[in-house]
Amino acid sequence: MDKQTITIYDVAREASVSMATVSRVVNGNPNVKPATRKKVLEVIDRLDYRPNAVARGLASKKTTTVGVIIPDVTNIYFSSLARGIDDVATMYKYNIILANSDGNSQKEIQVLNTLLAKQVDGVIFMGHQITDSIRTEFMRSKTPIVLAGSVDPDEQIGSVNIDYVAAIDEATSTLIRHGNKKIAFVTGNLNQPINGTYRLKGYKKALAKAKIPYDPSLVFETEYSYKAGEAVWDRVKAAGATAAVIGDDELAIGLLNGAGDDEINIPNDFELITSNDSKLAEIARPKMSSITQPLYDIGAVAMRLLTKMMNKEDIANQTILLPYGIVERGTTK
Amino acid sequence: MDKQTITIYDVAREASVSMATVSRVVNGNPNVKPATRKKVLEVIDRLDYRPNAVARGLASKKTTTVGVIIPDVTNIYFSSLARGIDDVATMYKYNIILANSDGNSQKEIQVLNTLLAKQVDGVIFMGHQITDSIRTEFMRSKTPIVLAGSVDPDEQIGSVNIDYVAAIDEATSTLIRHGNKKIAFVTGNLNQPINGTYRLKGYKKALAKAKIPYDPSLVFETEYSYKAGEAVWDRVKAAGATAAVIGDDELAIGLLNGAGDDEINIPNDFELITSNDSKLAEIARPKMSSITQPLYDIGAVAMRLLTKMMNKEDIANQTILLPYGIVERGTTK
DNA sequence: AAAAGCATTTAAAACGCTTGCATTTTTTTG
DNA sequence: CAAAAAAATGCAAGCGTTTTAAATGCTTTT
Repeated sequence: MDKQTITIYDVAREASVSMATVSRVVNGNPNVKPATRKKVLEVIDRLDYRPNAVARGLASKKTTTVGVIIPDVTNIYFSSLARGIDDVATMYKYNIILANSDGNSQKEIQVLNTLLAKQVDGVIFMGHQITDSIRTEFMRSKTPIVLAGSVDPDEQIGSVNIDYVAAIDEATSTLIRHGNKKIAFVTGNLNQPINGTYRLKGYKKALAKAKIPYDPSLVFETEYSYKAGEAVWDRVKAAGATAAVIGDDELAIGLLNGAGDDEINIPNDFELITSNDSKLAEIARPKMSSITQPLYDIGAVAMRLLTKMMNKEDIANQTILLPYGIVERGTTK
Repeated sequence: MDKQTITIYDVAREASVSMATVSRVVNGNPNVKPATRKKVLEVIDRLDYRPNAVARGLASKKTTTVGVIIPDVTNIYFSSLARGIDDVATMYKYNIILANSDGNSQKEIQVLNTLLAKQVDGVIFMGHQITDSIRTEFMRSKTPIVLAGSVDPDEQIGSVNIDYVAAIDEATSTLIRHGNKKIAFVTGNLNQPINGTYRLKGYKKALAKAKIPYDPSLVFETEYSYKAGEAVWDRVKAAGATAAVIGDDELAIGLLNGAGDDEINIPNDFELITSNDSKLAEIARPKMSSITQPLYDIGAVAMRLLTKMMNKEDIANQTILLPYGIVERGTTK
């Protein structure tokens, strides 16, 4: 009553050829006489044979599976990247093992290790920061790794991002051009390079160009969540800001609604620009002005880069920056 | 220069025991003398040995991975389920292979087959409907399968859902109680049982109880998307409806914004209740009244059910209905 | 008609681990 | 203390493929 499986051996017997030949036709190896191929194919069809990918993986040392470490699938920013990853993975005949890490360094390491144990051919990592411990794990393994939407200041690891410095600079400058002097910068943990290093730098750069002194009390560090956005509004208001550049869409929509519920007229009394242009930006009322980034493509390009690495092709540049833009919608004048 | 891997054999040699013993300690088999266990563990640690999960899978016929077929990770409804799935999968030491199907029957079958080829120990299927072709594939395989947030009218396959009939009945009744006579029912493809069979039945039931005649022109069939929601507003308005029950949150928020952009006062001039109570419901302005469903738990329970099946435990009831509720927020009076 | 050259095909050795069974060692028992 | 029972360990046969070296057929040459 056991699941009785058809193996390559059964096919070989029925077709009166050797396993090797069956293996060749299954793998599309051209060194097979057309007549033989046809015969084998017929048997495969008749027996409904499906090659066992695990055995294949053991013999060939390739699993056609890549690991994807993601902070949280539920976050639209990351799930958009994930979709791009999966689509090109599928295109190249790979499957993805998806693992949520909650951005927790402990879990990331643990998950990475189980992925490596499962012999994934490569891994795509999304995370808020590359801690030393995870970097050590990366380096220790020979398995190709690329970062998607996640920066590594050292640029030791392949990665796909946008130019966060320039993007935030441009967003901030837009707000300045609209006449704002006191612009809040609201984002996630400043210990994370994307915030503390890149985005903050862009923010300061824009201020400097406009000769506006940098005021640390206008920098708000909070978590990426809707609730946090609502909560931070009072502080932003208290600081006297007339506009804000925000590092995350959920956070931004929280702040936007917080302000709205506080009877603030947006954009007339307060302007804001968010960072990711996810679905949320258009769902909000008013629709949010935003830095635009090709989320899907970041994932797609990261996966494409990974395929090249897995294929041992040499790659010109493993630190890829995709173009960004700015859309002005209802939250800017 | 090849990735030189440490195998169980190396460990056995270094610890001067047999492979079998090493295998036993790795798998926590109790039939090992503590002293031996300690010795082996030390060598494992020293050599930094990591068991090869592929070889393990081949030998044991268990891969500790499950396949998850999802229409689109980018959809908050499904990604919420996925998160629940992954969390309990992790809890039970499984990993998930996540594959997007776009709800396309062709792709579903194709993906299911590659998952089976990869010898997953089970699969969780999310989809808008169980077509005959996919059901055939399900039945053909001995691999346990459970549906999450997806109905199969035949109840042949394990599944976890809420009682959609009762939920929509209650939502519609709420609107009726508020004095509405012309209530639109806006949802996805009516060929899908969840819409055409369950939800529609609930809608009709509520009308019947209130002795309101069923009017097919108040039923709107569209796709689950924000744009579709915006687009359908004009039709809903033209039909003279004063309220709507909506089958999907993105769709609902689209309709809500469509009405809002049309200067309709919600909830005074138009009421609506949506179905999934995802993050979007609270993000919308006004916040949306909704059927509440434990999205995360649906995924979690589905995965738990699957672990039982994979474990060959017998299960009392494989068609599980989780409790739902109704929250009234800003889109109802 | 034998030799050469190719195109096909086969045999069998991995791949790294689990597991049933046999064997050895240790503990218990009378 | 010997015998019986229990515990620990080792042996070796798989698991279902891929892959390399070797063998076999066919054609073509000469």
